[in-house]
Formats: sequence, structure tokens, C-alpha cells
Amino acid sequence: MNRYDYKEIEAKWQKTWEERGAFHASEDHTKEKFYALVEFPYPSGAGLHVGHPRSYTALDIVARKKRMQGYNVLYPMGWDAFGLPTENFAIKNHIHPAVVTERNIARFKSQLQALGLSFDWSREISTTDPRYYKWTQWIFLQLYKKGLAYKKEMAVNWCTSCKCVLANEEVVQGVCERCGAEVVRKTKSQWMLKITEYAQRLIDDLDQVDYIERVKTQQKNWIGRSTGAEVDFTTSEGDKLTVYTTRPDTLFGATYMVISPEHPAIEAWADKLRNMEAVLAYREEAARKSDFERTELNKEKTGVRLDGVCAINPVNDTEIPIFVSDYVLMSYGTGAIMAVPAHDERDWEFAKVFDLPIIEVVKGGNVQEAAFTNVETGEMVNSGFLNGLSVAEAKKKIVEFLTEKGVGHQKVNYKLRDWVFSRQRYWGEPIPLVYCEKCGWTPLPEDQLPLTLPEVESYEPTETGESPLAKMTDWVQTVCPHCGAPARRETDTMPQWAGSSWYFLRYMDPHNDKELVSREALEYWSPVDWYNGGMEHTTLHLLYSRFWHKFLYDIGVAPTPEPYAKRTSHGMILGENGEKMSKSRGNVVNPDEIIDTYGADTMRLYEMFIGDFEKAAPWSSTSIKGCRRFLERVWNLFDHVQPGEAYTAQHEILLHRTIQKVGEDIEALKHNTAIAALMSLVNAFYEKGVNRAEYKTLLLLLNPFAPHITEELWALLGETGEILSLQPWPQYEESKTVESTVEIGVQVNGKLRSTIRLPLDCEQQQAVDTALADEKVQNAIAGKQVVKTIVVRNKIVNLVVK
RNA sequence: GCAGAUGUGGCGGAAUGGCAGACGCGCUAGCUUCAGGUGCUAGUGUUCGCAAGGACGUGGGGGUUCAAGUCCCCCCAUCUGCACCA
Repeated sequence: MNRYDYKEIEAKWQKTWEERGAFHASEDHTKEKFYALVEFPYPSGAGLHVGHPRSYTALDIVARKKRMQGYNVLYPMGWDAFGLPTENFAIKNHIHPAVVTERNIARFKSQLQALGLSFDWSREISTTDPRYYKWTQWIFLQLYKKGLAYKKEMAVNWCTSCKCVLANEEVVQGVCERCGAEVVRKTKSQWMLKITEYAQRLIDDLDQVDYIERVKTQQKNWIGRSTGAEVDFTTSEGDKLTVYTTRPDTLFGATYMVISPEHPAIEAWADKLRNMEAVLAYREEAARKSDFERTELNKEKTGVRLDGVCAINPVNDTEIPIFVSDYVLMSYGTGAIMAVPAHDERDWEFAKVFDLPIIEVVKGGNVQEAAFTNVETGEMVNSGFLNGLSVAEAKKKIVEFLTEKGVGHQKVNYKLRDWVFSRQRYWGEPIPLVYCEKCGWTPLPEDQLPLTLPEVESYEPTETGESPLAKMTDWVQTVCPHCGAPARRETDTMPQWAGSSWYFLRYMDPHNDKELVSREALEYWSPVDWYNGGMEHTTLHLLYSRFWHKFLYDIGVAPTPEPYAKRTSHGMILGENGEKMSKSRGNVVNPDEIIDTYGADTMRLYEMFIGDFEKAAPWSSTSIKGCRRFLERVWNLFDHVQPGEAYTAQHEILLHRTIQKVGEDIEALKHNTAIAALMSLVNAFYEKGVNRAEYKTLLLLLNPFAPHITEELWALLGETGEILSLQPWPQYEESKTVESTVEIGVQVNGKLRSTIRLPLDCEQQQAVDTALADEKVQNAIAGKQVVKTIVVRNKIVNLVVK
């Protein structure tokens, strides 16, 4: 037997698989399908990170096993290639982003291929390919036509360095998620997508899918549904000021009101406000603050009382003052609140600063000391007809009262906001709309798609924050598709999330130039059976793509309401020091070097063996050697293989058990324990010998984890015909996974004292008798009386003595 | 502050309420070797003991149970989201 030459072996089999198209999803739609999906990467200039293969290998193992089990498996890969880093690199180095992208993709692809991942490369896609983004633009047009895309002047997050609008999700701790520069508020006209219209369905339909629980929880929290009431307060001006509250039960305790600095009522009352100057000054100050400052400076409440206008509490006709304060956000609810300092911490703080009355309406705390917010135990007081009720009862009754009087009603609110869809950037999908003086915004006819990106001189955004496309007069100036008059194109582009919101559909039929995907392909492959990706995408990509898919379902394109039947999430791979891998920390592990030193099979095996798949795990450059050693042992075992086409009695049970365990563990994404079981099997083979049938089973079970070495050994065994990766998955028999006798523990008063061997499923009496006959047990119970015996069949005997 | 998760040997980690520490790393001793490495054999939670054997052990404190890493209550620590959302 030669030495284990992993480099030669891995190159050879990767070539063979490619030549044979071994992993191409079959067009045979009579076979049962299995669609496994991993998040396609952003092909960054840094190349592959060791974190990428953790996800890819995990589902590769599932995909390979499913293939061996006879499923028609679709396991595709592509590139989410629009985005800022590429554009920034292009600006700096004066290279076209498309050239940079192409280069990065080539590198990523070769790195992925070196790992022996069983992707169907014939279905490779890139979001930057006009043949692809034609359909991204098409979906946008459908959204526009259904009124789900609209333009709005709004305060947006503005990155001072990227000179670009960011979605709320891209702002982290007040700085830009990508570049780390400060983010300020700026008013701009933006394209928006009405994801809020789908808020309830995005919550409800989580019941239909098999996502890990924390993903569901995080999505629900992000959407942030709350049930409360809208209440109209009449003002001294005779108009209405409407508030949203989740605590209508505390209405009798409302001692003042607060409106957000941006609230339009300020303009409406301009004539009446005796301190308009102070109010406007406050508003301006609030506008200047970035979101970060506004939340960071939340220790001390600030505000200005409106002098000249007040409001009437509808339940007791009391006059109460109105304040303007930046602790009330225009973007949530109605931008105005009723303040109940006794039962809301923020209102309490504000009331303390401005010395406002605090009226207790729910008994149970000391409201002069702190706001009492417990809704479980309280009883209503000082609340007229609500007195004596519980909080829950009071809520119901007050809403009935308000509804009857016509001054309020129940209302559901969501924290989720509409999706800011414009970017003032070059490297994104152009938005296929034209502005005509006469007709307004007009969609491009579908037969003019794709609207491709023009060549530009420079990719830098303009100083005013417009996209570099704005400088391309020839491109911008066009005619109105509707009336033929001169018109100009939208120069903003789409955010990176656009292309990734539907890419999983395109894989089903990636070369179709007539439709997004053929109906036949959609019906056969939908939905994605198993989608694995990072937790960081839970509230962004995962929510956005569910939204788009629901929309596509509504317009009759997608056949299912939900895109992904199952979602799992992997933990990060950390540096050796337990910190996140990063260049600045100097703890980055380069996958190329690992593959060069140990081989792809070792790399795959190690990343799967590293620990609980869902948890973060630190890289260990010594532990990986154990995985390499294991593969060497499998390799060297070849020389010990004895003839024999059936399992020997000494290994039969172990083999059946291992087949069961490995199969079940793969389905549960517990690859670490599956590998441990295979290691135990190899240890047993070294100890007691192995025959050809047994060795073949080992190779089959190990193949999804370490495909190259197992293919080679399979070939060396002289197996002819199909390659190992297309062999049927081994079967086990339940009856052969159990031995005829079992070793069970004997406890005395719950403490283990001995072990005994008993026939499988033996009678209780026999178990007790055997236990009592045991010498160690006798010593332990000497001089005492057995008062109770507990026998759990095949597990344990516990003797309670006194 | 809110939400979620986590806490087990020197390390990564295993354990449907039923023999804690599988599997691997590391370490120790021995064999192989000119030597380094590889490979092989044995050992390896702590502690008392020459040994047989015993005691103690899953962040801390209570509880339920014949039996708790696992279930319940309280506390501590760490991580990850979100953060004035009325």
C-alpha cells in the first residue's frame, strides 16, 4: 500500500466528478427531490474564510447522503456579487467593479472546488449577471405595479464615508456596518418597499415552517407586534391628537402628552404657540443629532412644553399639557403619546425632570419612587368605572368604552418599518423606472429589461450624494415609455439584499431567458427543503426573502407561501485565541494553507468534528491533526482487510448500530458525533480485524464526510462500475442493533455500587436477584434492609435500603 | 434595560431523568527509531490509600425524585441580538 497522497487523490477525484457530472441535479422529475441550500457568498477580495466551509460542508454531507439514498438532489452555488467593498476597491484602484468581481469569483470558485463540495456547478449564478438581474428588476416592477414600491421623502441613515443611504439594519451602534464611519440623519427621496404590509403574515406563517426556535423568536421580536389602542385627545384648538398606547387601561393616569419633534401638529398650531421659537430650536437640535446620539443621550430626558395649546383627556375631561420631546419617535405609532408617569419608566423620568403629577391607577407599587409596570398583579384605582378591575379586564373595558364613544379603538402596531430600497451607488441593479414631467414615475416596459449598467468614468458617488450614474447624461436622458416626451432615468440602484431575495428560485431553472423560472421547475423543486446560514441574516436576508417570496406567491409565480421548509444556523469559527477571526487581530486561518498541509478531507472532517454545529468554536491547529490521523488509520486499515462478503459476528451489531447512528446524526446535523462513531468503528476494526464487507460499509458511511479518500480506497478495493459517491447508502436492521445481553448499573440509595450483565429484556425479579447476589452490592447493603427496589428494564437497578 | 443562548476534565466537546466525561486533542510511561518525527501499547476528573476500596465532582444556592448535567425556583458570570417601539 502506498502512502496517503492526499493531493494527488483529491485532484483526481475532483476531476472525475466534474467529468462525469456526478452531482448535476437530474432533470428526471419522477424521482423524489431534495433541495439543499446554503447562503451564497459575497466574493470578497480576501478570499474564502474558514467559516464558509462549515456551513457548506455540513449541507454537503446531507446532500451526499441524500443522493446515496436515491433522492434527486439539488445543491447549488452562486455569487451575491453586488456590493460596496467591490465598489470601494474599484474606486481606489480604478478598475471596473465587474473586473474585480470576476476575479474574486474565480478565486472563490477554485477554493470551493478544492474542498470537494458536491455543488451542481452547471447551475452557477451571479447576481451581477444581466441575465440574472433582469429578473431582479422584473420583480421590482411587479412590486411597483402592485403599489408595494413607493417613493418617499424621509429621514434616512446617511453614512458619511460611503456617502450612501443605509437601511436601519445596516446601522450598528450608530456607525456604518460596513465601513465603521459615523451615520447621521439626512432627508432624501427614497424608494421604499412595503414589507410592513406583510408583517402579520411573516409572523403567522412561521407556524408552517421548521426553523430552529431562536430564528423564529428573533424574527418575531424584530417584527415586534403589539396590541394596544389608538386614542383621540381633543385639543384646545378643537382638533384631534391621536396617540397609540399598549396601556389604554392607564388612561386615567395620563397627566400630560408628548409629541415627537417632527410631529406635523407643530406646524398646525404655529399661530397659537407662544414659544414657537423654543419649540423650533428644540426640533432643529433633535434633527442634528444622529440616531446614535439620540439614543446614546438617553440618560436625561429633555423637551419643551407647548405654550398655548393643551389637550383634554377623553375619560375625565381633565386638561393636560403637551410637550415635545425626542424620546418619542415619529416613526412608530402616531408620533404622539399619552404619558402615564406612574406606570411607564420613560414617562416617570420625564415627569421627574419637569415636575409633573404622577397619579397611581394600578395598585401594587410606590409610584413616587419608581414606575410600577407589572401588569400581572395590579388592581385598578383612581380610574372611575375601571376601579377594582385587573389590568387585563380594564384594557378590554376601556377599549369598549372608547369605541362606543367614537374616540378610540383597538390597534395593532409593528416595530418593523418599510424597507429603504435605494442606494446612491454604482455597483447595484439599476432601478428600471423613468421620471417624466407629465406622467410621473413610469416603469420601463418588461421587454426592455434588463436595464444594464452603463460604463462610467468614475465610480465615486457625487458630493451631493447622488449615484455616479447621475453623471451619465446620455444614459440618464431618455424618453417616457408612456408618452414619448423627454424623461430621465432613476439613477439610484438597488441594495445588495435585492439579488439575494430570490436567488434560490433561479437555481431551479438558471438559464431560462423567457421567465424567472419555469412553472414546471418551480412546482417540482419548491420549496427549499433545507436552508442553512448564519444567524446574522435572520432579520435581514431571511425576512426580506420571505417577503419577496410571499409577494411572488400572491401574484401566482411561486407555488408555495413560504420559500424554505427548514432553516438551521451554524456557529462561527473563532481564532485560536477564542476571539472572532480578523486581520487586525492577526488570528486568521487561511483555508488554502490548511488544504495544502492536511488535505480537503481532513479540513472537512475537522470542521465538522470541531464541536456543536450551532455554537461558536475556536480553531485548534493541534486538534486538526487528530482528524488527519484518523484518515491515515482508515487508509492503513486497507492492508488489513480480510476476504469476506458478509459481516462477521464480532462486528455485526456494531456495524448496524453505526449505520443507524451516522444516518440519524447527519439528519440532525450532529456531524461531530457521527464522526466519533466512525472513529470508534475504526478502533474496533484495528482491535479485532476487518473484512471486505465491513470495510466497504465504513467507506460508504465515511464518504459524505471525506469523499476523496473513500473514493480512492473504493477503487483500490477493485470495485468496478459506479463511483462510490453514487452507491446506495448502507441499510441497518433494527433487530441487529441490540445485543442479547446488556450491562446495567446497580445503585444502592441512588449511588452506583456495581454493574451486572443481564439478558436483554429480562424479568424484574431476575434483575433484582442478580443484583442482590453481586458481591459489591452485598457489601453495600450489609446490615441494612432493602425497603424498595426500582428496576428500569435494560437500564438500572436501584435498591433503597435503610 | 429587554429578548435569546451558554456555563461539564488541562483543551474541543459527549450524555431519550437511569453507570458523567463517548470521540478527539494534549500530557505521562513504555516499545519501535542512530536521532527527530511517525507508528504502536498502557495510563490520564479531583482527592485519600501501597492496594483493595472510599469520598467528592457538570457556575453558586435551594427544591422535586428511588435516581438530576438534564426538571422547577432564586442568584452569579459570559456571549449574541435589539435598544426611548409608548
